[in-house]
Amino acid sequence: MGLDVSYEKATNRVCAAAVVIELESLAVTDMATVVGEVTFPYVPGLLAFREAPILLEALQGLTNEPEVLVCDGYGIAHPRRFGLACHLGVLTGLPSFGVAKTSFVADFVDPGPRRGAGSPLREGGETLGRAVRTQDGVKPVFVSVGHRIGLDQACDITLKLCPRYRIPEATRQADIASRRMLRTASWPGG
DNA sequence: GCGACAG
DNA sequence: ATCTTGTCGC
Repeated sequence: MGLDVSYEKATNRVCAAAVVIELESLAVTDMATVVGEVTFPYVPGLLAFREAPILLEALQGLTNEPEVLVCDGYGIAHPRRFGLACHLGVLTGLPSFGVAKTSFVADFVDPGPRRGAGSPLREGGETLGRAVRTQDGVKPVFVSVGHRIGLDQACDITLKLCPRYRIPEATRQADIASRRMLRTASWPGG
């Protein structure tokens, strides 16, 4: 399942979406959104304090508990080795990992140019995750484990969720859902 | 001190 | 994150 948050700067409102995707068919089987207000500023390294609370609220709205959380951001590839995906995993007890669009804590050599290629995300002597090419010729995404899951499996799931786009279908659908909800929520009478 | 900096 | 049209490419 994928989680994402969208913001509306003008109104200080925020919308979190939780979308459950069936891994085999990539069909959306459940979804929940929550609209709220910004309560914490964006500070690199402290994203969880800004997004985790409302994301947990969105998770409460689901009919069934998902099997694994795909988060928009880092797991352990984080300055303190505890990014958003770690917070959400521990707080829910569910397996989780993060898929970020950029990297700022680790070094990596560019993976091969084709879909499926990957290279370790490292800092010092430790491997914190993997840069994964999810589509031919597009920039890689940065996968790191959050809770109760291994890096190989996290990357496996990531690739299965990317048959066509760079961003995993789970977080991509959550992004679409949260944006749409923010729009319709500001529409007169909704 | 300087630059970089998930979303 | 968000502000934003057309445009290049498969």
